[in-house]
Amino acid sequence: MNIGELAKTSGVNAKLIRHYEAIGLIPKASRTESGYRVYSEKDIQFLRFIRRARSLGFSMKEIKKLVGLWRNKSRASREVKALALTHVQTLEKKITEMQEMADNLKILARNCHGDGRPDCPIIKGLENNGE
Amino acid sequence: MNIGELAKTSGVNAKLIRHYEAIGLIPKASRTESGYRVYSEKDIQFLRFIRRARSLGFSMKEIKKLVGLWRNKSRASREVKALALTHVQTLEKKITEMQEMADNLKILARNCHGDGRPDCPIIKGLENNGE
DNA sequence: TTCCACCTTCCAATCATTGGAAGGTCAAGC
DNA sequence: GCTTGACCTTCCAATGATTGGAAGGTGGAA
Repeated sequence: MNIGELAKTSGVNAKLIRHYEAIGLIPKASRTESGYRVYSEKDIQFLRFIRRARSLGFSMKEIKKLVGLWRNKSRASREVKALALTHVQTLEKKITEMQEMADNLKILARNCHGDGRPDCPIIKGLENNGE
Repeated sequence: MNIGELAKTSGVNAKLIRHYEAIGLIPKASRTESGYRVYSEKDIQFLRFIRRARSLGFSMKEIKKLVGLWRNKSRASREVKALALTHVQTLEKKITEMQEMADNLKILARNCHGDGRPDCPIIKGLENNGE
């Protein structure tokens, strides 16, 4: 199978598959005589694994670890769980931060007339807020 | 005032102030004979405005618009509010996405023993999940 | 004059991806 | 056999916001 078909079946586009190869996340594909990359069913599985990890927000660095654990049949589930829960914490921290941003902004926006007048609590809020 | 003092008083580090100048977010500072950038009180205000906008999660592009509106004394508050509420939506969309990631991951993690055994629902969840 | 903290520019790295250019390959239709 | 078009290749660059470092000039105080 060529890279195009792998892209279609795995849901990871061809450009990105090449990139993953370049950064060493996936092994170098074997090639046809003319230089085309050749893939097998296993690669579909592999890229889907990566795609799903991405969709859970894991970084490439974390995904490399996950892939290592995935392939290591004698892994300790403890390690996987720790990685996952650390990531959950990271996510929740970001969520909290963004929620605070949204809340603060909504408070400012609520008091803004939102009409043709220049007077605007949002601008005022950005002008002076401590320090 | 030199860039270092501006950095301290505004809360935006010197490196970043130069960068903001380079991308045209702030005007080019005047210079001493020896080439040092010179700033005034107004610049403190300006950079604080930018810092606060950043802390609300606005992108540089949006901040450019906000700065334009800030300086335009005949702005319509409608425009500011629209910009703010669009940004709130962007934030809330991201929050929702990340919340889903965290929730999904927590579900997987909850069923994981997290001990020395290799068996792991998190890995399984990444292995097969539709498609 | 020496020392250190400060300033300057320029170039590169981060992170994960996407884009384009320039060119080679493959299979189908004529 | 030739052309067409879809596919493949590599390489380099941009995204967005910042941070890092190198290499060198400046300012003021001891």
